[in-house]
Amino acid sequence: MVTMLDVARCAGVSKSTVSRVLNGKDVVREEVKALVYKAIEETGYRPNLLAQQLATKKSSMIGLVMTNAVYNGPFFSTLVYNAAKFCEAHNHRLIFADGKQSAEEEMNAIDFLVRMKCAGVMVYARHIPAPQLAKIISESPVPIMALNQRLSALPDNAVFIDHYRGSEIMMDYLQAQGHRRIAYIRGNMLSPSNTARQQAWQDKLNALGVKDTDALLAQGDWSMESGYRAAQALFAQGRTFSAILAANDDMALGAIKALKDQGLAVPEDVSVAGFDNAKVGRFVSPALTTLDIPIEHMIQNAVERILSIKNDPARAALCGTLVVRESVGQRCLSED
Amino acid sequence: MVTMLDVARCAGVSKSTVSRVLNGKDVVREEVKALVYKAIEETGYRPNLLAQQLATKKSSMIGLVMTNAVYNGPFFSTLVYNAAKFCEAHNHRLIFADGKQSAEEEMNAIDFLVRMKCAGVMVYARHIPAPQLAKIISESPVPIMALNQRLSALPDNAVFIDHYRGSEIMMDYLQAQGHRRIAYIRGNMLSPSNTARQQAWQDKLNALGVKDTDALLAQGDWSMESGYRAAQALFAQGRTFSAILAANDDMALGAIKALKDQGLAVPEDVSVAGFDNAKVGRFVSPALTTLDIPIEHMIQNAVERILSIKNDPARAALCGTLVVRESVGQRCLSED
DNA sequence: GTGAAAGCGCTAACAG
DNA sequence: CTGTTAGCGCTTTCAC
Repeated sequence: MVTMLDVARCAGVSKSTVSRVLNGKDVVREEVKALVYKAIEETGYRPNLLAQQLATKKSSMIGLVMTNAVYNGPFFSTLVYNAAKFCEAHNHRLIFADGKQSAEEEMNAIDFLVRMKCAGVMVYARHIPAPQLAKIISESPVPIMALNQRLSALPDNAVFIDHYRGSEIMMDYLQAQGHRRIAYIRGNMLSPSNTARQQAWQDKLNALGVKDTDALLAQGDWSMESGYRAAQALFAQGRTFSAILAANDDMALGAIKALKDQGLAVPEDVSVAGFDNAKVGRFVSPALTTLDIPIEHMIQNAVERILSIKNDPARAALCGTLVVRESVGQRCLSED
Repeated sequence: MVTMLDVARCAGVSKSTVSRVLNGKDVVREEVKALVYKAIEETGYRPNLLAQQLATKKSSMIGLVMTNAVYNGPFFSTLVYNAAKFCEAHNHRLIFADGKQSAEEEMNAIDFLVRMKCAGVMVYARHIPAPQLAKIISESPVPIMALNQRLSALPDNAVFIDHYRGSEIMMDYLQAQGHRRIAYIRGNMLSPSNTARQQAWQDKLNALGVKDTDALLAQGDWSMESGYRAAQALFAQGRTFSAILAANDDMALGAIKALKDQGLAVPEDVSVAGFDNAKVGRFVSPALTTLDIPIEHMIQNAVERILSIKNDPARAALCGTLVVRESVGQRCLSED
């Protein structure tokens, strides 16, 4: 392991001088500079970032905690992709810790990142209850941003998308196509995204005067497989709906498959819609009608807030935009 | 920032004692231990990992470099998921650096990870040429494993899958179903996966005596969109094939869409197959016939090799297993 | 301009 | 069992 001292000796100068030419802060004579560069070359020296960060007390890393339950689905890659992109755009590195399957492990992951002296941490929490997360954030020496959830106690430490409004948009569209009895396949509990979407569905149905909404609700866990089974469960209770809204595209895809296996046509017999605007939605038949979620914008916000680059004054949450494709059809009223 | 010294003072002991109770290595009197724990509690002390790693010269991080071109597709999430899993299984953390779009950036990412003193680094290289990567690896102070590529110069620093053999398996299957003129949609250049798969396709076609194979080759870039366009390009030259083999599932999905848009039925008119065993393949219609790739095993190997946990003596590469679903159909010889 | 020395927060001998 | 003393590799005053 060649250190700065080795370089200094090799160049016949002091450690500080090497440090200076490396950081370009102070002025160093050109010929000495050359000497140092030559020594660096010869020794194959590479600065130790741990030591550097310890000495400067500043870090160029931003941490991301994500539960592996989220690893599937388009959300994950889009999120990581954008997180890395915006970090690097501001000369930071994304470092990633697995939140695994429990609140405790999520907290360990946060702790690791904080103790690694990250400049900030983004947390896509799946298990830590919001109040506890708020507590962790408020006690943290570095900025922590909660992703995709509201934090009423700490509104500035959370970036989120208005999933309630997004779901309303989708419900409005479905209704505009003539659908009234709309089934809903929910995601996992603990998910703020699902909670909001489901609530909007419920409220819309209530407003429409649809009764027995329980019979229109099925449980999924975000996976395609679960969407498939949820749709089957819906049949089991008799098909009393003309459309299915799934809490994400993966489950919508699963539901469509179940419908087809049942000999039903989409959207002729049953319409299906999802959320996320997964890439694959364009390439399946029928192409999936969905809601595009502005993840990129959310992440950008989180990163820039961590680095105090902008304190987005308008805290207006985005809600996504409707992507109309083929999986939702018109339903004539005479069908009633 | 509360340090170990603060804790020591608060507990009325020395720094080393605090260090001892924290690391549990040496023996400390129970009552002193209690004192220290109390002080830690009171001060809210959290050990600084940078300092710790600097002092011990050992790290519990394993780095992963991945180019963001790979971010899409099932490969990415599966790979990251498993990398994190196996790292944590051996008490290490996965840290991730973006290789972005060029060889230089990939090298920077490796450099960052090495200088962060990771215990080892895994590189899914997209741009660094193999010889150069081998050079980097051989000069590195920490173990570096190349993912998904052969390194003839450094066979022990690469884990890979036998994509040639995998492609052969798929071609054999296609032929067994009666297909002879099989088109191929290739992935990006620079990809060892594609190179091997394409070569097997070429060789099998040659062995079959199929001439003008150029007319059966279309260029994609791994994305669904590109698969769509590639299939269109194939038509443009006249449809002289009965099956399309795509270098991954995403492109296969795109191709199927293009076929359908052209009024063609899959697999009745044209059969389609891919590679990767993407989750969605089960849920589309027709369900996609594909090759399941043992990514998990590959990553496990990489991680365990980095940690010298096992030096897998049998360096036999896995090649994946065929997953027969619906997108490939029988072709009767009379069609000739 | 450049070097010496102190210090970042921690661990690891070495005494006692 | 516990405190003292050196470092780990780098940055950063402060003199010269």
